[in-house]
Amino acid sequence: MPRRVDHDQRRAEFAEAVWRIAAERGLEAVTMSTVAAEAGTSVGRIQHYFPSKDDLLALAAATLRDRIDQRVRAAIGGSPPAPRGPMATLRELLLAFLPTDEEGRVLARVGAAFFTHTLRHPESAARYRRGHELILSAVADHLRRVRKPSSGSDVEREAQILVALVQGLADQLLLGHVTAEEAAAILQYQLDRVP
Amino acid sequence: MPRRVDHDQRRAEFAEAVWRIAAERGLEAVTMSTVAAEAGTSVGRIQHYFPSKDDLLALAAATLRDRIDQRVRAAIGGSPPAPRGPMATLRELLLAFLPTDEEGRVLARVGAAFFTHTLRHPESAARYRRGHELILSAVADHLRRVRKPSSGSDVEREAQILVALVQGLADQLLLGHVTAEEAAAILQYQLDRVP
DNA sequence: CCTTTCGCAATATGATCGTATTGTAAACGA
DNA sequence: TCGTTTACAATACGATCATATTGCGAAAGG
Repeated sequence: MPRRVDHDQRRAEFAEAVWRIAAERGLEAVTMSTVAAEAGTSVGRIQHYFPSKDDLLALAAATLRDRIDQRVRAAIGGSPPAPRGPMATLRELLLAFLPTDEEGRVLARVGAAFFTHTLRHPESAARYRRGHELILSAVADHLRRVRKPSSGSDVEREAQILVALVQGLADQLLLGHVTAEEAAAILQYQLDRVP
Repeated sequence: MPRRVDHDQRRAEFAEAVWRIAAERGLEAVTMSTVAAEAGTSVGRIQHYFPSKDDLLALAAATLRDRIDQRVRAAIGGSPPAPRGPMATLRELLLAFLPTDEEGRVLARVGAAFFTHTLRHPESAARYRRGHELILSAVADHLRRVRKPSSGSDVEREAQILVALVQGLADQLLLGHVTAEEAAAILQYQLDRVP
């Protein structure tokens, strides 16, 4: 045999190439040859690690979910171990879904690319459903630490509003309808009346 | 010459066929032959009315903007000439953006299909930007009739929140993350605290 | 009437797609 | 060392894409 190779790592490399193309030129520009060119190798090598293009796209989609998860976790955990107040943490959690930095923009563009694809594949929509529920419950948990007790507000509804608001703002950011600063200010306005 | 034909009407027919395919199977399923099959004619006939596929897609995209405009106008104007209160009108205006009925779902699915396309064509994004501003000012106008005067609330911010919220809810509806009733209830919750 | 022009269909063309097949160098087990 | 297995490259293949070309019946104008 030739040198043994870490298959998972190789697969991840190709998934990365898919990402770069999908973010810049959309999913429709993701072909075997463009991925091979982006990864600097041959189509045959991709075929050696993925039985079909669909498997390659499936890994790229799974990577998307992982990356979003990491981004959210980093926002909550706080890379500087600064223990902030619960309201600041909640704000960071919600800001993590806005494509304000380059990483966020890539995530959002790839997410948008997979959005319509998901509409026609309900079985893969189930995976995103789970992620959506996790997000909702995380926001609700943080909300509970923020709002004044005995306030008549419905935490679940507040969480649903905040999550939908952030997703709508993400779309507007991608389209350039608002700036990152405006989006953050809009979110802040809604957060200010939460209690 | 053979019988003279209304070119605009013919073009509209093909754009309709594009719509049906895009809504059911996505933009990537829109090809010259699928459109011809959907319209029940030949590829040659489409070519006779559109110099290229891009022109066909451009008309379909323009039709999207027109249809959204009509839908919003109908929601505000009220097909039953019932003169409702300003709050009911505002709610109808915002509900018009939610894909709760079949027409709305088609609009939203086609809109999603064109979304990523727009991300890579900034010159066409400008057209949607104008529509977004019109929506914002319409919501702000209706808000001004609803809120108590002398309230300290920022109407522009309120409008931005409501529009982003509705767009986020539209995404969630398409993905099946919420039902139409839940989305309406979430919107209502936010409307209830506007004054 | 008859020539021109429009409306449309059929087919040709070349590019590109995903995938299957084949070839080959490298390195391990026997 | 020799055959088998792994990692890849190269290329072949058939389908499908957008578009160009060609042909032809119908009808309006001279």
